[in-house]
Amino acid sequence: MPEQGKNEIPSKLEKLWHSTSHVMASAVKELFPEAKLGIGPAIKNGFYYDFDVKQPFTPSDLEKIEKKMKEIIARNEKFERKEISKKEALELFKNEPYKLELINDLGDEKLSIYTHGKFTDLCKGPHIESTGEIKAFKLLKTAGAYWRGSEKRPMLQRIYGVSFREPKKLDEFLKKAKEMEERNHIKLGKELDLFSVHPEAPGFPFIHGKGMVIWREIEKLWEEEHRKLGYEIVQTPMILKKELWEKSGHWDHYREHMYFVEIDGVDFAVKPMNCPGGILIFKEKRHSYRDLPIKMAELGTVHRHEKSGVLMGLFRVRKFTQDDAHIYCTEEQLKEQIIEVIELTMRLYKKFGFNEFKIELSTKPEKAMGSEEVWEHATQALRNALEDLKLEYVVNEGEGAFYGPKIDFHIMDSLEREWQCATIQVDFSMPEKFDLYYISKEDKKERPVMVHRAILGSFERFIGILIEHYGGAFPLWLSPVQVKILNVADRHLEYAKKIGKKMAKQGIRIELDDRKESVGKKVREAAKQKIPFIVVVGDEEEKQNSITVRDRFGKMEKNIQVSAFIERLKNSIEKREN
RNA sequence: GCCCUGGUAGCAUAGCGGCAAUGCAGCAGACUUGUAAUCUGCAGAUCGUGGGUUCGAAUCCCACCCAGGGCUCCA
Repeated sequence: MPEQGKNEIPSKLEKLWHSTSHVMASAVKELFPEAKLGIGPAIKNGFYYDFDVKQPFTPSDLEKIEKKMKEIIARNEKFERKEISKKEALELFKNEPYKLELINDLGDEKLSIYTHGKFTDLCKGPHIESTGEIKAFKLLKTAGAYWRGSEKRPMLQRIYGVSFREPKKLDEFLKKAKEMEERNHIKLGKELDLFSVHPEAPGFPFIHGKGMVIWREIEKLWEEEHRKLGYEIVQTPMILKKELWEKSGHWDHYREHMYFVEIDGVDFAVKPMNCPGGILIFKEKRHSYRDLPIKMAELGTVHRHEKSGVLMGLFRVRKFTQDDAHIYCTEEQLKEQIIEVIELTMRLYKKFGFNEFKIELSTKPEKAMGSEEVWEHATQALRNALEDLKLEYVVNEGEGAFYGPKIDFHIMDSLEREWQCATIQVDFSMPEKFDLYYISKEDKKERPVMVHRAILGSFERFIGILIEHYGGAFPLWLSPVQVKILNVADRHLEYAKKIGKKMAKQGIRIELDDRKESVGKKVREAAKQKIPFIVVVGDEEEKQNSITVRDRFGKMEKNIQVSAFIERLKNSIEKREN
């Protein structure tokens, strides 16, 4: 199912989708007259409509609704707009409690209604001319959804659907949805033996050997890039005393997401964030202005209690490892530090074939700490950094954290889905709370600016994104198994082992399939594992002291020299080619 | 947390009141194989957990656990 993100709706289809939702509502009303109407907007990938019904819709209900909708479309009913007063609206929708609530919330201005056939809905429009414009549609799924998204309000039954002006487009849409299903990281994670989840630890995934290969490769790249920029890499404890969390403010504001333990009658908390620990390292010494900026990175494993219903594979978990770093610098250094982080972010993303980003700058919210002036300066530094780099970005006014402005990065994967990963946040709060300072040129105590930043976000989630982005076919440098060696018959086993050893010695990750199975079967299984190269050795290769290589796309190269092949692989791995 | 759907052998599924089934994987044997499934046989399951209804429950009911899809992209 294409992801329901908060993207803009393709404007060409918005009207059609919205109108289809009206058609669906009219079909539901015909079939279930007692259903009360919620709302029915167009969304990123289609539309939905919420209904209050006694019995949730079943799949066979959806079929009936689809059938009814086809009749309505065949009748080619016109959509007609009419403006009415609030009083008229209240009368017209007197049996629709949710509509009444909306009407009352909309103030005293004129309201508009749309009618097709016998069905009328409160709606600002616009709509298509008539129902016949809907050439293809499908109801996709049902789901419970709270009225106005509030857990305190009634749970309505939502039906999602999609529609198009050409039947061909619907086929394409369904094909893409299937492709996404195929790439689902939970499915691939199981098939490729990358990770697993167990009832014994809900929300805490187990990373298998093959998954850890990917993890470690990312970690190596991450460390290299950070060392180059002069980051020090630290590690802070997993469990820290409750007092620390009281001081940091997490106790007041984040408690319900934290895990606690009592040891010898003393309360400890499992860290949900790395910053307080990092700050203790900063405070260990006096710092001169000459030491700044101080850049401290940590692959910090954090635990956060998430509601059971939101957990999902590697995407939403209760334990994850952040590629965290904290930068302590002066206000003057802020801009160049931000530029450095942005450049690092883009450099890292490109290694994984993410070449398109969306950048968002979030500014001061209503409830915020720190003076107007400090905010202005920091926000300007972020803005200038983006502009110096000639990057396009959107501004989310008032969407920043209470403790400072931030920049977020969204990456676009191979299926054009967006993922928020990197975040760069200025923090005025922590330096205050922990009384951080450095000694200035004038021998005075000064507050440093603190920047929190994560680039990949969480290793778990990032690996999940990579699995879907590559569809499990990782580039050579990330592949858990880079070469699978197959011997044709038993008599080639010794030679196969010799070749394998030679490759392994050079750091190539190999596996040998020495089962007494047909070559066809061994190839099939290696191919299903999406292994980049399959090496086959038989009589011919042994005679020539060579190998035959088949790549992931089925391209075969006969009788090539082992050493030449190893060189080629090493070259690609070193460059981390995509 | 709430709503919906689901949980049957290592994996994928069928069965939906009356003997738990099929494919893959596993094991044993035969075949010694040349680029996406060689053949035969064997073994493997307290049907998520606990309770209830029934002569009889994988199947119906209740509770719980776990997973997946959703839970203001506002008339």
